[in-house]
Amino acid sequence: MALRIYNTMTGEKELFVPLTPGRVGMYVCGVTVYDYCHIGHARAGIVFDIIYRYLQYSGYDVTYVRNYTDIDDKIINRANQEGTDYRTIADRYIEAFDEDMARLGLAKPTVEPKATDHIGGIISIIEALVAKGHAYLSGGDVYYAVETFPEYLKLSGRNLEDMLAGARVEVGDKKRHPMDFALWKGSKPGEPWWQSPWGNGRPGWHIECSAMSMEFLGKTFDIHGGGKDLVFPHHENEIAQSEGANGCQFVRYWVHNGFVNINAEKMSKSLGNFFTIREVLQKYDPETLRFFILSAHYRSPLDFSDQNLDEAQSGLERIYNCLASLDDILNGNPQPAETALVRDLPQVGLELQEKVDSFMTRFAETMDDDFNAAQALGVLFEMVRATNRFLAETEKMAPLSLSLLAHVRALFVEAGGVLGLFTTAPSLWLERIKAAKACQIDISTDEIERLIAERSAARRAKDFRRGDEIRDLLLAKGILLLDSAQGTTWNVK
RNA sequence: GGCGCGUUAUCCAAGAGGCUAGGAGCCGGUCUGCAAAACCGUUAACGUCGGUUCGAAUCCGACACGCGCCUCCA
Repeated sequence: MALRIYNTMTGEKELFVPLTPGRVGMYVCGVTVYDYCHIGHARAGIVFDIIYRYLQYSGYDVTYVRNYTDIDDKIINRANQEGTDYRTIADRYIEAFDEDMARLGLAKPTVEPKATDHIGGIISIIEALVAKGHAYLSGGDVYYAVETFPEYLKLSGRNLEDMLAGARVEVGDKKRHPMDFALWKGSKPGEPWWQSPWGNGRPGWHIECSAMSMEFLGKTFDIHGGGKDLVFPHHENEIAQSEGANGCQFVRYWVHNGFVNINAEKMSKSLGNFFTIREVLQKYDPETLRFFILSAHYRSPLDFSDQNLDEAQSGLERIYNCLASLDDILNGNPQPAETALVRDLPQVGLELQEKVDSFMTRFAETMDDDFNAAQALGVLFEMVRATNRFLAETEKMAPLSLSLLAHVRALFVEAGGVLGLFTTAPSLWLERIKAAKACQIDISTDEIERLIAERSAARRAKDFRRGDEIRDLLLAKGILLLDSAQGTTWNVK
């Protein structure tokens, strides 16, 4: 099997062949740091996180670049609103972004450059574009002349006439063609600025990504990612800039993730229907959110709702329950000596052994198929079921059984490492979920414990009516009682 | 108006011609004083109408509905 990636440029899944064998250069558009990130940003972050992890898992030496756009109209506007400077705003939200992504368990990219640290590179590219006739100076700004780049709009598969028919393009008097876009903007009073051959000013939005990708990955590199909404204009413009300046192919594989929807509508800042990552993490565990995001293919739309998050949590709990059972058994028994033959296993054991043997192959096959994490989760669940069956039907754990279970446990760690899941000890995770639910209950832990003690006494005295009364009372408060041989524990409904 | 995408059982969701996806739920069972939790088992689908094919959820065409981009946006 070999990795196949859906390339937006061709609209097809293509065999992935890196420019340099064994190495991958990947650039993903980060965020403009002017506010807290929402769930859409979380999805993009997690999608490219697992792509990054899987490429590494597949043996590639990956250089992953994800930028911060730290100079932009929105940042300046925000600074003006708050009566501060753009740097304060940018630094504040860079910090917030880092916190959010760390909580979501994203691996750190190889480089996280800031646009403002690459003004020199930006100016060089603009100079090259001007020299080649792709760009022109007009009223203190520098614009890209889209008509000089015949392949413009090749990524989104449109043409200039159709775009203009859309009639929502503002015709600026400084532009030769309405679709021309700014590479460099002359600074207005009070705005941050840098020196340039065209006077003091600041970079346009698109040019920074051309500059930073070239700096760290070269003129041509393997994978460029971002949200679907960046296809036009951002990525089209990057292509025009980079290929216009360098005269060679910019990106080999374009990868775009789908949106997060609310009630089947795109979640976005402009629509105002968004939830920030922080808000959601107050209610849901970060791994639940990750699991939810991975439960749909990265190019599909994903509908965000409490019900869907709850379902994701139930599914993840199922896996963690299985892992917790495995840990109990593995920790409670001596390390197996590993001698017996496979055929000594009972029938359920053979079934599990078969799942174990094929697991990583099947997992890799699904991930090789355009990073199909949703299907990979299906493979995981099949192993959960086989494991649970084995545990239920095996009374005495022979060394061979223990060795098999240890193998299962290791496979979950291996797959979890690619998906960014199961990073927490199962017992801790389950405890954490319980604690989070407990916060929403209006009865104290002490009171619950007191009632449980009273009920246990009643049950010992065979007073089951009183016992059931207490159980119903707690249930009304949303507390579930779990009786077992070891005693009674509780959980939140 | 231009370009593109989607429609899978109660819900979420994978699936690019023949091979049980998976999860949540329902129902049945194991366990239990009875329950619950957990676990096991089971259930059901491919928007509509045509076409291609021995065979279509999967390919082609039309229609309906939904969504996205065309303006800053992950």
